[in-house]
Amino acid sequence: MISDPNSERRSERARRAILDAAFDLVNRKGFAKLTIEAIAAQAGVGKPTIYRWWRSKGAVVLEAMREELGDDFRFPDTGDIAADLATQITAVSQRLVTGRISEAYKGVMGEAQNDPELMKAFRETILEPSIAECRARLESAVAAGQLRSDVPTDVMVDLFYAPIHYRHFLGFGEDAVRRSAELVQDVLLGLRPRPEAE
Amino acid sequence: MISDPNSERRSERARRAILDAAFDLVNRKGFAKLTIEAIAAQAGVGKPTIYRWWRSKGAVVLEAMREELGDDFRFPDTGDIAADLATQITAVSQRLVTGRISEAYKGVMGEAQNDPELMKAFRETILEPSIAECRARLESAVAAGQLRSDVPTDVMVDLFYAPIHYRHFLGFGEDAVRRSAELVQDVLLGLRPRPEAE
Amino acid sequence: MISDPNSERRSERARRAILDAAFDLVNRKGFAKLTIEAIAAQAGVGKPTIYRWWRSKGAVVLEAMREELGDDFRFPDTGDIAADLATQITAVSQRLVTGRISEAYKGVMGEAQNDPELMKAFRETILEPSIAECRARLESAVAAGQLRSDVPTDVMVDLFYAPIHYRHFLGFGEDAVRRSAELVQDVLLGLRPRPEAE
Amino acid sequence: MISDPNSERRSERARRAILDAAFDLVNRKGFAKLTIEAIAAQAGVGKPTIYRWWRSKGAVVLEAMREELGDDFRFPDTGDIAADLATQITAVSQRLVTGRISEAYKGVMGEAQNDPELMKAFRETILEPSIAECRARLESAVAAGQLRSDVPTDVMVDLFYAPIHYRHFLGFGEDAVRRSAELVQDVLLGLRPRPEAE
DNA sequence: TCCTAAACGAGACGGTACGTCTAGTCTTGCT
DNA sequence: AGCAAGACTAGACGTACCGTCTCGTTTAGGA
Repeated sequence: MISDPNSERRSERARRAILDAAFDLVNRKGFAKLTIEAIAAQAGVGKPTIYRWWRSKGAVVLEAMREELGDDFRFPDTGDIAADLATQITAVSQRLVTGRISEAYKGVMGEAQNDPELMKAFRETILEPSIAECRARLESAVAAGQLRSDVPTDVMVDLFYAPIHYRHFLGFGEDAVRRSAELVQDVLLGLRPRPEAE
Repeated sequence: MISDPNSERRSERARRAILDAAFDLVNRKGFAKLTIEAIAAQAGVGKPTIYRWWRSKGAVVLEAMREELGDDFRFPDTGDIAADLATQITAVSQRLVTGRISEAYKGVMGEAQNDPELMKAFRETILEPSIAECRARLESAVAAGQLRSDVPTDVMVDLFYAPIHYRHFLGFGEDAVRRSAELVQDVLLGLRPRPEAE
Repeated sequence: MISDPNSERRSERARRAILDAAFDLVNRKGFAKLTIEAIAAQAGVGKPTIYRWWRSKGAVVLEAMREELGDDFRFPDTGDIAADLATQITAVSQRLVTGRISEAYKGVMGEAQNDPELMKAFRETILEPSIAECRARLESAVAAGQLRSDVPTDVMVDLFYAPIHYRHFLGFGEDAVRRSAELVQDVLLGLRPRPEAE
Repeated sequence: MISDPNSERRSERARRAILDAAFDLVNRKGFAKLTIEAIAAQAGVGKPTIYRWWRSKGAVVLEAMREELGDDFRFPDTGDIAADLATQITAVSQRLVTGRISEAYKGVMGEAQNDPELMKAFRETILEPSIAECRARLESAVAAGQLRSDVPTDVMVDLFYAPIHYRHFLGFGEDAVRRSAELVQDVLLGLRPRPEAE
């Protein structure tokens, strides 16, 4: 009769040690060579303690990444949507390819391709909040007449974010990913309000 | 004096049996639960025969996928670049989300995130030929005055293909992936020649 | 910090299952066809559990044999050394050629020829206790004037036990081994006190 | 319809290379780590050539040993049976524990414990010729009145040879084996003709 | 002297078992 | 009671050899 461990008895010390160990190891060894045993050993924790609170190493790393990332998905708003998009995409590309998060991200996303639950968790905790921020900014740009109003903002989000993730996942290399922000301008051209659409 | 086994002695029978078994198993069990032992067993082949010719299960599945795909990456050419892009993106989305290849593709790409050699092999055998075809078509559209000449065609390829892969890899669901062709038109708007840019 | 598994945490259930399976299999399949995998499978135990506690299949079988043998190496003492030796050698020959132990013994001794550690373990746990018992009996026979006092008792032990093992190891066949007890009398003749050694 | 390879077509070059390689390897690596593949590689020979002419690595090593030994099992005959036995046992002990043959012998005998065919071959090619020589010498000693005539000579052979093999196979160490010749005298005492047994 | 059948070298093959690694579960004190 | 520790069952890993089976290529005897 194993109750689920919804307890407040949970040890914060253990939780922190596990996330720190996971994050350290994924950066030093790479996601593929990361093992739950190694996390437990480095965290000074028993394996069951990990399994009690997480489903898989992907879930641990996802949470570690989330904490490392902070919960600030703020989108800049200078009034100039083109500049703000460039700023944001540049920031994201730096996170993905050079930042502390990059190894963990690559690992989690690879794993998530074959683990729907992990994908769901990723979307809920990271992707969707970030998309929501972007949409809000795009809405305000539409309202300001800087973007077409006949294209749904969630489609616009896809168009702006797609190239950077595409290049990242399909192995285009760090330079290409970093230069993704340049593409924003070409996409924007198609999303500007039609000059004199009669 | 251990030579690599580059021999003409290789058994075509074994090769076929392995690729067939791998492809069957990846579809029935999923990539994550696929094991080299199971491939060997189903193919009626010894494990060393697999390790002799492939580095990992990812490499086997990649090759199986490649064979299943055929080597035809032809891009349609009706003269109307918008229609051709829509046709092609639709075809790709069907391959990725509903086709025989979809499970294998997801598995290989997930694996490749953490296996640079596999990523390299994927790019060389599948991605780059397909990109080359697309670029050739775009060049002819540029020449025909249907597209801007001041945006490199390889950047255009990225813009057109990015949304579909972005939605696929970030878990947007089958419907979203399938509707990616619709985005082509919005991207195209930004890539049309400037009306009469003075 | 990998400690050797010297723990009291060891599962007695697993230990018994492994020894029982090993003993059963060595008798049914023969030592040469015995595998650690088969022992693990029949014992319902993981292979690492075996490797954690034993160095080789020889070591497992040695321990199984030891347990089967019991730790009673008692030597009979009726006061008549000739009779006692005959009794004991007969008993040993029955153990070696017809007893439950015979297959295991042959296997372990064959293996031990090429595995000094196994040989050492065999000598310490089985051979030396048994020799010690024999020597003690011979000492008392010397004291009783039934044997020469100028031949070291450990040499006598060798002389009495040698023929049976010699015949066993050099493949003289079951009958010859069983009749080894008869040779005791001829050896004894040389070890009786000299009649009129002046 | 596979004919056995009873041919005179056999390559003497290959045979020699195999036996030499086997003998070299068994001495350098030990019998346990000897493999047929390694023999084939070192001999510059295909594996099937070995399997065509021998059943197992034990059989190869046995033959290599036999050749190394030469076919001279002569027993010395000075007229003094005690001296001759001591000479012979000393010679055998040197062969077993220090000679070129020792590693091969230990390996073959260990293997033979679990391989009756190998044991049979060993007995026929090495043991029995050697025993026959010894018996012949003992017969002449009996005829000369140096040994009792009421003990069968094959039993005597066992008594003389047993200690050395016993010590060798049961791991008594090189010194003990080498000193086995000393025991001959004690055994002899029991086999001398009874002074005047009325 | 050539022919031809075999033995030969080479090495890929289907297999088996190896010994290791990691997963995920269960057990045993300790705090 | 939850924890650390770690032994447990389970099973895949990648490797080493096994013994068999083609392949051409010598090579040696009989025609």
